[in-house]
Amino acid sequence: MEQTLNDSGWRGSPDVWLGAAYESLLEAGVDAVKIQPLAKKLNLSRTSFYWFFKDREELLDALVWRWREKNTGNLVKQAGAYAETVAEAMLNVFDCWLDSKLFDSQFEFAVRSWALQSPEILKEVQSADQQRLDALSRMFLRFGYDVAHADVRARTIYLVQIGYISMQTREEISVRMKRIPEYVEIFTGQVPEQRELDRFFARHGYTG
Amino acid sequence: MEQTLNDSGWRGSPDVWLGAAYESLLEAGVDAVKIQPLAKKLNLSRTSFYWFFKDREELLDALVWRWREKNTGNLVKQAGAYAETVAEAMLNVFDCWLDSKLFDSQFEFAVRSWALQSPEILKEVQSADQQRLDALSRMFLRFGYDVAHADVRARTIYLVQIGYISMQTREEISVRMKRIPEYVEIFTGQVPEQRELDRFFARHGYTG
DNA sequence: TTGGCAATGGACAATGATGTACATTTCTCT
DNA sequence: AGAGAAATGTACATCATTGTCCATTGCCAA
Repeated sequence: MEQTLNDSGWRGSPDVWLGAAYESLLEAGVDAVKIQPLAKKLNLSRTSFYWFFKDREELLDALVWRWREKNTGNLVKQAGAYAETVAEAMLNVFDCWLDSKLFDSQFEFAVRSWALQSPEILKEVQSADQQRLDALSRMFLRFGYDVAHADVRARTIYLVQIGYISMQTREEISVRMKRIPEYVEIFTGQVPEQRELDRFFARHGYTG
Repeated sequence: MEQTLNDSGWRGSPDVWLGAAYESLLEAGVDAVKIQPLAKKLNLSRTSFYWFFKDREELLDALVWRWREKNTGNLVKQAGAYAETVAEAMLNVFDCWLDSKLFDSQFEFAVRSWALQSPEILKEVQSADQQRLDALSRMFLRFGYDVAHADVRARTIYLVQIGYISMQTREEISVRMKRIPEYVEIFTGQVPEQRELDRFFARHGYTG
């Protein structure tokens, strides 16, 4: 059987195992991240795993680390990006929901589901929520909303996305794009300029 | 050890096992719904289980049945309830989010997480989403919104709640109540009357 | 009070997962 | 080429879970 080798000429590596773990987590949840099945998937002996990780715990820790680094960072960054109007700022945030390089929705859902059976993960998720909500709230404050309104609007925009993720919908990009102007209106209370929308559509390769 | 007996004088029954399964599902997800642990929890022999259910599958089916019956029905009903204004209609829907007799949020989250590892459950969840979104959309149509606006607003209100559920937040009721007027404004685009809010607060035993 | 059904639980076999010990292979560097 | 480190694999002991078989217990009604 053909084997994919990594840089060092060996078949296994921490990354290979972590990659397989990531895939299993997304496909079937944390309870599917088991060493025996992963070994089968990788065509490796089950026990080779222990060369790279102390035990299953350590693998799961690495998984959380990967999630923490990716999703929260980019969202906070997009919320803080330069914008002339609040509508434009909103669209910067929407970039995350439409670009899997910025935010991995399936990963997000898998981790949130994992939180159901692990108090440690629940803490991680709640800390992430707080950081993200704070970043969004600051965004509205920058555009002159008062604290109470900024808080609720930040919450609304964030909750909608978390809700969307939890629905696990796979929609055509065009279907989602059609709703974008409406969402901007609901979230900011004002209609976005056409040129703002055009710029947004353009950077996502969508020709409305 | 003290044993709780049911009507027929026996300790076990389908309902006793289903109840234990429900609790485990909410606390730790579907992978925690295992016969051996449930037996331990109930102080019953593991094998007694097979008197009431063919196998684990049948128990899980019963769990889904319970969820399907409860959550979707009440939400559809509340969305269709009589209201003079759109703000009042919205508050009728909010009843679900604040009254666990109408909508079981923890149950909802557990089932959605379960969908990650089971295509059958995913289908169930997506069918429920569709029914609920349709009901909410009809609500906005009743108050004169056009189809496109009704659709996005229905989606927004539903997504916010699903997102809220996914955040697994346990907040003081007063904290949530403070945000209610803002939400109504965001979702309907108009400020709710004070008397509408008062009626809502009153029926949830909240004295603002 | 006794016969029969409902319910319980012990024993068993099978499976799949975990982690350790140790021997073996494969790559790298000198 | 050979030494040594890196990685792999076999064998083993253990544990949790599943479902079946069967003996036993408790309840009710004739």
